[in-house]
Amino acid sequence: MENILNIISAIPLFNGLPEDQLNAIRQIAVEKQFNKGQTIFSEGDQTKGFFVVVDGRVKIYKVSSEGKEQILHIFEAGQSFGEVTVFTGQQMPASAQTLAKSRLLLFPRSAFVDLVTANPSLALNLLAIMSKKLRLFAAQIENLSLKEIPARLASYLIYLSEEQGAGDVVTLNVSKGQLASLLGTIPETLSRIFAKLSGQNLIQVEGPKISLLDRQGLEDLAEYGKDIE
Amino acid sequence: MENILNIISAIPLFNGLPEDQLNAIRQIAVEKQFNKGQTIFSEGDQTKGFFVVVDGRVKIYKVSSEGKEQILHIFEAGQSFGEVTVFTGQQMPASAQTLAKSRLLLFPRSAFVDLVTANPSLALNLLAIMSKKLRLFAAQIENLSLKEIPARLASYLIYLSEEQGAGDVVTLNVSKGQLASLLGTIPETLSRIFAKLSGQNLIQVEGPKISLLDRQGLEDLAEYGKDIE
DNA sequence: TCTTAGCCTTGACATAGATCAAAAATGGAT
DNA sequence: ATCCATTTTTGATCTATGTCAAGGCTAAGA
Repeated sequence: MENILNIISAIPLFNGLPEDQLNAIRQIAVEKQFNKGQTIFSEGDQTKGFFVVVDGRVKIYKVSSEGKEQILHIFEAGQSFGEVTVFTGQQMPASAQTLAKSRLLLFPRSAFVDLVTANPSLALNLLAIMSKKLRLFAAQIENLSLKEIPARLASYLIYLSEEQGAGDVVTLNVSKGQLASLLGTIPETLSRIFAKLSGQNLIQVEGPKISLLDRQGLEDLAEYGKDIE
Repeated sequence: MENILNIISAIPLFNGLPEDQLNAIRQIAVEKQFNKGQTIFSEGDQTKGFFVVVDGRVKIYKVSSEGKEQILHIFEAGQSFGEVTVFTGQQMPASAQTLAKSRLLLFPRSAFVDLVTANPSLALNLLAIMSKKLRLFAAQIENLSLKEIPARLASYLIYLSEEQGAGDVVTLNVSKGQLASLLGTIPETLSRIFAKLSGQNLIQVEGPKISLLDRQGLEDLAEYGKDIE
C-alpha cells in the first residue's frame, strides 16, 4: 500500500489543512481501482459519497432516451466529483465512467459530512470548488445555447492550449468521439467542423494533434461565431 | 424601516442559525430596491457580494454576441444568488436583472465570507444550496443538449404545476418571451410549440394560463420526446 | 505482414428550429 | 373607451446540424 497520506495532502481540496485533519481524512478514504471504460455509478443510483481522482480520467455524463450522450465534465488527477449528492443525499444526477485505468479515493457520505462540519476550512475549500463548477456549468449552458459548434470547438482548443501551455500544438486528451459528446454534438458533425476549420487555415489536424495556425482567428470564431466566408 | 431580522430569519439559507448569528447577519445586510427591468449587475462586473431576494423576481442570464439571451435561472423570494463569485472573487460570470419590482438584501463579499468562516452551520447550508444549483444546471445542460424544445416545454409545465400545486391549471410566472429564453429558444418557436401541443390536446392555452389536459402525455413527451403524430 | 475491430471521415439527405417580415392581440396609460 | 407600445402569433423561407449508409484508417494481435 502506497502512501495515501501523500496523495491526500497533494489534493487541492485538502490544501492548507493541519496534519491531524489530513490523518482523519485518510482514515475514511477508501481506495478504488478501475479499468478503462468501467462504470463508477449510474444516474439514479443511491449516493455513494465523494470521489477524488488520484490518477486516470473520469467522465461525468448524461444519456438521452435515444442513447445520445452529453458529457458534463471530465475529471483528472487531483479533481473531485460527487459533491452534489453528499449534502443533499439524493440520487446521483448523472453517470460516471472511467476513460482510462484510474485510481480513485471514495469518501463515504456521512463520514465526509462529519469531517466538513468539523472543519470550516475544508468547508470553505469545498465552497470554492463548487463555485468553480457552477461557473463551468454556466459556461457550458452558454455554449450549448448561444454558440454554434465551430465556436465551441474553437473555445475548447484555446482552452486546451492554455491548459497544456505547450505553444500552438495541442494534443486532444480524449477521443474525437468523446470530444463530440463534450461539445454537445456527434462525431460526424465534429469531423466536418475539423475539416472546415482546416480549410480556413485556422487549424491543422494530424490525428489527435491539432496545430493552432491562427489563434486570433480562433478567438474571433469562439467569441463572435464569425465564420470566414 | 421594516424588520429586516424577520425577513432574514425566514430565508432558507439562514435556517437553524442561533439568534446572535442572525443578528450578525443583519448587521452586514444592505437593503436594495429595484424597479422592474433594472440591471443589478452585468457579466464581467467586479463581484459585489451575495444577494438574497426578499420579494420580486430576478433573472440571471447570458447574452450572445448577436444579442440572443439565455436565462440561467429565475430567483424568487427567499432564494439567493451570486454565491459563485463570493468564494473565488472573480468577475460575475453572468448578468442579473429584475423581472418585477424587487427588494434585495446584499451581503458584501468579505463580511459574508467572514460570517461563513465563523459559522460552520451556515457553510453547510450554503453547500446544500450550491449542490442544488449544480443539479439544476446539470439538468439544464441535459435539456439543451439532449431534448427537443417540445420536451423542454413539457418538463417546464410539469415542474410549474408541482411548484404551484394548483391542480391542472398552471399560470406562467414569466412572459412567454422570457420563457423562450429560459428554454433556450426564441419567442416565435415557443409560440409554435404551444400551438402544436394544443393541437395534440396535451394543453390548452389562455394567455398565461395553461391547462394540462393530458399529464401522462406531457410526461412521456418530456421524457422520451415522442411526439404524437 | 495480414486481419480485425474500433475509430474516423465522407456523402446524400432530412429536419428542427432560426430568421425575417408582418399581422394580431394584449394591457396599461390617457 | 381609445391609443400606443409591447408582446404574441402566423407565414414563408433558410440553415446548421442530425441521420443513415458506406468507406477508409490505424493499431494491436496473430
